[in-house]
Amino acid sequence: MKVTIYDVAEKAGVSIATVSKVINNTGNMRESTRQKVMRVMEELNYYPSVMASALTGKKTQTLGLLVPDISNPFFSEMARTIEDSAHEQGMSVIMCSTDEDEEKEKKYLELLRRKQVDGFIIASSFREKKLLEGIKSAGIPMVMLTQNSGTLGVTSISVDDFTGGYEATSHLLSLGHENIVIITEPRLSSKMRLYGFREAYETYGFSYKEELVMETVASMENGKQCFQEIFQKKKRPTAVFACNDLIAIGVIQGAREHGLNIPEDLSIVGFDNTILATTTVPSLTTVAQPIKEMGKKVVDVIVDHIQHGEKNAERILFKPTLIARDTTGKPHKNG
Amino acid sequence: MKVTIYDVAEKAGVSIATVSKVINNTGNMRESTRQKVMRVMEELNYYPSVMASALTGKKTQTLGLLVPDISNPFFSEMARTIEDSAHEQGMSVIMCSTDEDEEKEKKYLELLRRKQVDGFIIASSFREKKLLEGIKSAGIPMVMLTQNSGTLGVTSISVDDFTGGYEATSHLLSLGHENIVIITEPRLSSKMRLYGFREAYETYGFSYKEELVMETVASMENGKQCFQEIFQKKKRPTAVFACNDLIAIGVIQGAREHGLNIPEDLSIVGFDNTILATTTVPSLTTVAQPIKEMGKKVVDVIVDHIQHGEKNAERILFKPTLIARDTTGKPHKNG
DNA sequence: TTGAAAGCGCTAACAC
DNA sequence: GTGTTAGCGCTTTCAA
Repeated sequence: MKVTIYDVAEKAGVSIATVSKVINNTGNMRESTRQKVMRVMEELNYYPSVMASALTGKKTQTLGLLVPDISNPFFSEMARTIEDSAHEQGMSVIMCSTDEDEEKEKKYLELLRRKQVDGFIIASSFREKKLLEGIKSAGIPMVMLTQNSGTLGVTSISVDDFTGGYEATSHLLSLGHENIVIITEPRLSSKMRLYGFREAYETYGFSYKEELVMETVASMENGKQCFQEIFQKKKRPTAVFACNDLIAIGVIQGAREHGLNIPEDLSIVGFDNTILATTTVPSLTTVAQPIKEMGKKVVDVIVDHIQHGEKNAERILFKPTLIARDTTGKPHKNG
Repeated sequence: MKVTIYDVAEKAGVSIATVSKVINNTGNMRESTRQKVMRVMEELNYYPSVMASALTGKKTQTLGLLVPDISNPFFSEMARTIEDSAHEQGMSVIMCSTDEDEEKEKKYLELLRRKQVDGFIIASSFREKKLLEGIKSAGIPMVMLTQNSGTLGVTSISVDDFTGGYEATSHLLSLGHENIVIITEPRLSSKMRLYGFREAYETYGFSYKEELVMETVASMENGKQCFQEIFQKKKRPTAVFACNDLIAIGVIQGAREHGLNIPEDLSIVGFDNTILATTTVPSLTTVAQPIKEMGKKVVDVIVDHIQHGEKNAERILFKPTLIARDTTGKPHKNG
């Protein structure tokens, strides 16, 4: 049925050890033997089993990627670069969308562990850090993406969220907005962005108030709903800073449905700079994360850990870039 | 180091066979033994190795998914539902973005084969059908997604592209457009949509001409470029039917940059109904594919093949739905 | 330069 | 009800 190393060995008239050597390019042998074996492998359409070789202590050449939602453009764009970089190293990636749900996080982590992935890329939140500790103490390489690892002590790759939040906010403040709402997500990165928001607010001499902060899970629908709330506030804000593009887009849609003009009646800043930011009209002012570089870096790091063992945990921060487009402007005098 | 079935057996004071039985819920045994083994597995943090069990003839519980580009919202939305359905069945999915590149298709197919995935979901084009024949003749389950399998004889899941193309086009024709350009992709699905386009064109009594057809690879950038070409045509078309949303959005952007009003100066219809269709302004008239149902169906089918063997190849067509939004309207008299 | 054989972690008869 | 054992397909000493 399935062709194995034995079939190849037999047909080539050598031992399986020899075949194994040509597969892995190890040991020495007569060039003619190597050629012959190669030829037979071709003829027989032989594909060495990764399973079997993994069982003997080799790697599975597989990475586990846990993201909140692969259909969120931010993560799908990230996944794409991760996938490409991984494939360059001969590794494939198993994707898992957790919805930031603790049950799923646990389940997928276990599943991937049973599949002996060589390493984990964690972009989901894992409020329950114990789950991650298990894999850390098992010595399986792991790196955090778009968030730092807190007390866990593994290397993390993210954008400088504090600065990103600061820049988004001061862009708005410098345009003259004084009543800005921030919509956060229940993630660590949002927390840092919120601190940046606060810092900017106070730097500009305004007093930061709790009531400026809203929280929701990333989706367009939820963004729309946030707009509703904002719309009903007594003292209506003139600007909103959404912690990601998806939410920002939802706010825009909500605003349009209520007949507001953007940015005249409401300025909006997003975060991520996904494809959505450029396709919406007016195009979205947002804080760009260097998705491609981050994706590439994260596999470089994990592959390095896999091959050369865990290094000291680093915290790698990428620089966010404010991209001013058309959803931000000066507030109306009577805003 | 790694805890194995032996460690569990030893600590529980039973044989590995017994442990294996509790893992797989097979055979009978005293309830107390089962309990004890379970407890020890917990204590030891034991994760049965999928590798090892796969080696003994069991499945790997892994699906291979080949798409052109996971960062295209159509495919990322599809991937999400596939992933969810697969996880419900205890399977995970390895994603591969081929860019419709033959080299990559070949490489990823081999890699996945070496990893002994239980089945393939093929949404990439595979112009070189020989590649797929290999896996078919190896008896590995496979199903085509968003395209039918041609002479390959495997079951396929797609939308009724012909009808979709027909409806998109007659929507435009019935609005009074007479000079419509279609932008296709180099994929089989586009070919069917083109036939639908042609059929509609002729049904309405107009003569279809080759020069109405453009072809490009799906991306916003390419959509923009197509607009350039359209813009320069002597007899400027009043409408375009793009074979997917990404391209359609590109056309919209191109048109806006040239100061055209949509739909007054140019009507546009897309295909897929991804998130992009709702976030753009004006919102995109497009032909919806039931992404969720298709994704669910495709894993149902593949799982069934894996478990009960290949059935007769079916061709499963889902119904496309034209969603008229704001990028289509009557043509200008002097269009 | 090549091969024999032990072992990776598990499953599935088949004994006891 | 429970254990023994022969593989699964491969890698890797160690001998020859």
